[in-house]
Amino acid sequence: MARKRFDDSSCSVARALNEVGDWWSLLIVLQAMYGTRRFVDFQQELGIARNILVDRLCRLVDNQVLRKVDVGEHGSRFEYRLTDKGRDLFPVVIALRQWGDRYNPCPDGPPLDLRDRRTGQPVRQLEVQDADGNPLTVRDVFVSEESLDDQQNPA
Amino acid sequence: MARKRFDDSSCSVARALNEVGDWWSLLIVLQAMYGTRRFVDFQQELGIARNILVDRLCRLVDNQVLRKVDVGEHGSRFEYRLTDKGRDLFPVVIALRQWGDRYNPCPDGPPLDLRDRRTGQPVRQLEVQDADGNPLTVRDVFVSEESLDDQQNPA
DNA sequence: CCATAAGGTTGCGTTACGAAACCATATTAA
DNA sequence: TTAATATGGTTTCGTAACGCAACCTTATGG
Repeated sequence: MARKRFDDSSCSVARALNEVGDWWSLLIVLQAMYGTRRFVDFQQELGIARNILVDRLCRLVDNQVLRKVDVGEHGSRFEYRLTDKGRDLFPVVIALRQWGDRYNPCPDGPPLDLRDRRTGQPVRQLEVQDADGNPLTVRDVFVSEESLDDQQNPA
Repeated sequence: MARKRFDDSSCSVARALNEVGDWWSLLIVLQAMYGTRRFVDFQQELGIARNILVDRLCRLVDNQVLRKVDVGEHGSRFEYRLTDKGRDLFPVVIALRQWGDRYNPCPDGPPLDLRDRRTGQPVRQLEVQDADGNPLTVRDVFVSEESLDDQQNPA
């Protein structure tokens, strides 16, 4: 009856989804990338229930996506900051954003555009590339046979 | 009381997660990328409950990530195939896979390695790049102020 | 000494998920 | 012609997760 989990799945996508594959975790990470650090700010900016937020923050801390820092200043006591592991979700978030912008454009107003702080230029469209930098589609890739065997039963 | 949904959120990440942000959808898309097309095959390869699979396949079809094709051949009657929209989740899946491989390496055996069908070379590590192809981190980007305003309340 | 804020915890009702059983249609096998 | 089997579901039911609101505890501020 327990919700299926994939901790020990041989599929790295399944293992990744096990950590950030629920409704809220990636949005929390996204907010953290925007600079949000405090409990109340996550709660208000995301509109998430407090008990769920507690649960998600703990899990993200357990999984070392965030770390909880004790800052003993005026009422505000803790901050949740991205770790390197959390920051490395950047491509995942960007890939989702670009896909969302392309296929579910915002009904009102233009899509949020990310720009390079240094040059002011927009961020390039993410693409899967071969060793020489040429774009690859799903059909252009294959999986080496021996690793594919392990892959057939993620659950 | 209803699970929160983000259909009309101004955040494209939230809208994307609304379509593929649950435990199963991305894994179904991944299986489809491996070539799986039939109901029973999804069911057996993923180990997903049948009623949940029905629900997810319908939602993915509704969202035009998959399309349901009637192939009237021996018992097997329908196929679920990726649309262009579905195939364009490739970077998302690859980003998740690379993140999973990096931070949660498979306990037994090497990570599944994807290779370019043409050259046999491994797929390059995904990265967010500026207009000139230089890598960008979270700290290197900013959001134009006007679009950021809409972004603050995804829920 | 009271108000306010941060960061939770608890209780409760609703919804989603998972497992197994059941079902309808179509093909094959005897 | 009947039985077995496969596909693609639907139904039932128990458990787990979610959402909301109320409450609690430990600061700080006035």
